Amino acid sequence: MKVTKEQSELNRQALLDAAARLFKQHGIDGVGVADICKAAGLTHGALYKHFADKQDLAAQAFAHSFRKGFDWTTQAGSGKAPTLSTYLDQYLSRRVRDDQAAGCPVVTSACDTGRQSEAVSQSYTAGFAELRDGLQAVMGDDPARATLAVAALIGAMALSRGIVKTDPKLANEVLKQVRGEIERLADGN
Amino acid sequence: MKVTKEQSELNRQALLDAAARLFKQHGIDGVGVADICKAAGLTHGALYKHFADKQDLAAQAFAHSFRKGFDWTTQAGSGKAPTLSTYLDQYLSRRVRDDQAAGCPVVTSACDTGRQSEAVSQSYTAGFAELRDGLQAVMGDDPARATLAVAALIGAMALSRGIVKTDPKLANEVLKQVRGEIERLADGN
DNA sequence: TGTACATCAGTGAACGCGCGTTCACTGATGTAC
DNA sequence: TGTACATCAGTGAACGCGCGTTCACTGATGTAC
Repeated sequence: MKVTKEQSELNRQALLDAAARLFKQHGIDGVGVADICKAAGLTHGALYKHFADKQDLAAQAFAHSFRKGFDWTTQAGSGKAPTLSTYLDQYLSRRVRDDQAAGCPVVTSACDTGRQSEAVSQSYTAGFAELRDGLQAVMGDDPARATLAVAALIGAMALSRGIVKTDPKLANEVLKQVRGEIERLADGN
Repeated sequence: MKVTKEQSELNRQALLDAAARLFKQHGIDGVGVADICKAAGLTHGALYKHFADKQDLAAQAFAHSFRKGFDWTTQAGSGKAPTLSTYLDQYLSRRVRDDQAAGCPVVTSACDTGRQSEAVSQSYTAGFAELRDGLQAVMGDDPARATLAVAALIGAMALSRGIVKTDPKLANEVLKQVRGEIERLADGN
């Protein structure tokens, strides 16, 4: 049956949210369109009224995700201007490590992006620039240092996730060590 | 037809090599068993004489890959003791960025590992420790700094790969900036 | 405002395709005598 | 060393399953009069 324009738009957003979350968690090839539609409270056929195909959904979901990435960053600071600690608390937390769906897409989907289309790459590039600028503002206005920090956040999270099943202590240690080193870098200025 | 034990073992190694390469390039879900067997010069049925199933192949291919990871690192130094430059030349090169199959698995498969089995995680953890120890030896014997360096290498490569389709200049800049920062860190000691 | 009708978001059965996996078979290898 | 036979790595047709996608249909919505 037909639904109102408003409801249709809500459904579209629900599809994007569900897709973004599930793609972050399992990768694009790791999740089926039926799962995404189910998570959005629809049946699989409905997807094709909003998106051309799965690849189109993926591109738009990533864009949607990256667009909200920076919001995600600052929202924990609850309105106040973020500090370096705001970032580190979020980006190097065990909670985010243990729940991939919760993380910032610039970090969680970093590795997946290289295998995706140019549309995804464009959204990712914008997301990266925003995160780097945010970090640059709270750690001494040095572009190269901010880039290093973003890279370290991405790498630390990937490392910790890869290690945690085998050696949870070492996985926590990695997060702590990288946090300490980034703080030292920012202070050193 | 039956083949000699030696040939059978060569075929097994060929399967592991092909799987490691293709999994790094496209992810586990992104490549079929038929492709892997074809790349190894066999038909798909042969795979099941060596491995229980695709998951088993993946676990052993990752282990195989990580085991060879450190060799890969030092081999460019052609026998000599590696320096920091040896590492940076390899790990932050455009060549490796543009050919995922060429890279060190500790970097290239960092993000994939979190989604894999415990067996894969174990191999990965060993690979990480080896790389971290290698870097620690050439940058002032500071464990936390070496961990930061590994994280930065992983993140820089993921970033650069994600960005390169959209903004090749920025992608190169990321590699250069991270290289510069790691060198500054090592000198600063 | 009320009525008649076109629209179209959503449904769910159905389709085809490619995947991982199985299995009867092959024939060279390796072994027992 | 020669012979007869069991072994088993590799082949390739076949299978079933799940996936992405299509499509005839539904019925509430939105619109024209």
